[in-house]
Amino acid sequence: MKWCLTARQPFSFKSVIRSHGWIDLAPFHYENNSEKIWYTASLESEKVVDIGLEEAPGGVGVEVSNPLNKTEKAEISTKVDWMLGLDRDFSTFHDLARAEPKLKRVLEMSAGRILRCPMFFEDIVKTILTTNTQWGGTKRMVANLVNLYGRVISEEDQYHAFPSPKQLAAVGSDDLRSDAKLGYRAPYISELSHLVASGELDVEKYKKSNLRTSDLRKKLREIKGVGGYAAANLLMILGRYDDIPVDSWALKMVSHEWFNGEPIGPSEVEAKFKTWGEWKGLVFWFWNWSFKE
DNA sequence: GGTAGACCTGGACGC
DNA sequence: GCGTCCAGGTCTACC
Repeated sequence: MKWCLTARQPFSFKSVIRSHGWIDLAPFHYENNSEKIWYTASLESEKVVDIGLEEAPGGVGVEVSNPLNKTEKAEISTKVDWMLGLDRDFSTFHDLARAEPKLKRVLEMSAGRILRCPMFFEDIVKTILTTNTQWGGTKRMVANLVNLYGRVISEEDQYHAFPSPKQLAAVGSDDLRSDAKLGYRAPYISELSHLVASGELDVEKYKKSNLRTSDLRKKLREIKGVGGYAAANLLMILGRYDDIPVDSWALKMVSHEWFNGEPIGPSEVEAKFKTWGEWKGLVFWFWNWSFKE
């Protein structure tokens, strides 16, 4: 089954999926040299489907091999809409970028949208798994969670969906540590899963929250394992760009851009982007850095 | 509010 | 092959 979803223009499918590293984390998967990506999703009906996504005139083409009823098709469309931010308006950001040579590629790439997971719970888990480890470690931990605990499309299929809060809550902290190799992060993921599965914490409501960014930041920081960097990253995913996710890479880039490679702290990063106001997170994200690793 | 140390793993390096 | 060191954010205890 194939259909198309329209995006607010300008829109570049390639730009969204390459906006950060999420595309390399399961259950996203793709073949090298292919313009098409896949995401293995678990639907509310507990059916597991592989969703194919590719550039299409005016938006994105969606493909699912399984037969779908009307409700399932609508659910997939809603998920894809959120994942790619199809209706988001970046005209103000693009106007700002027009006046800054270091943001030239923002206009060339129609950049601004950031790839996200269908459930914010998944984005939170993945963000916690990016902390205090290298990218290879993050990929390994996420793959372990998906392959060990996620539902499969069929017994013969190699692709699993991301496990639900209920599934992860049932695993237990010790197994997350020993089997999924999450290390000290295991109790954080376990606690979050329990809170969400029991209904005590509804993280999905943050997607459409009217809270001020400072209050939303406070809520995110209440989640164990979410510190300053992780909260800023999650705010970016929620479409709030007032914060900069300052990690070691950010310190290195800013240091080489303006401080001759001298050691700096988060306050220097903040100061350099302060003038960009509510867009500074995106400005930082898409800045054309002079220093190349 | 600021700071130090612990947390865990994989990779790099020296022997 | 083995041992040691280091990088990577967050939490907690302490000042």
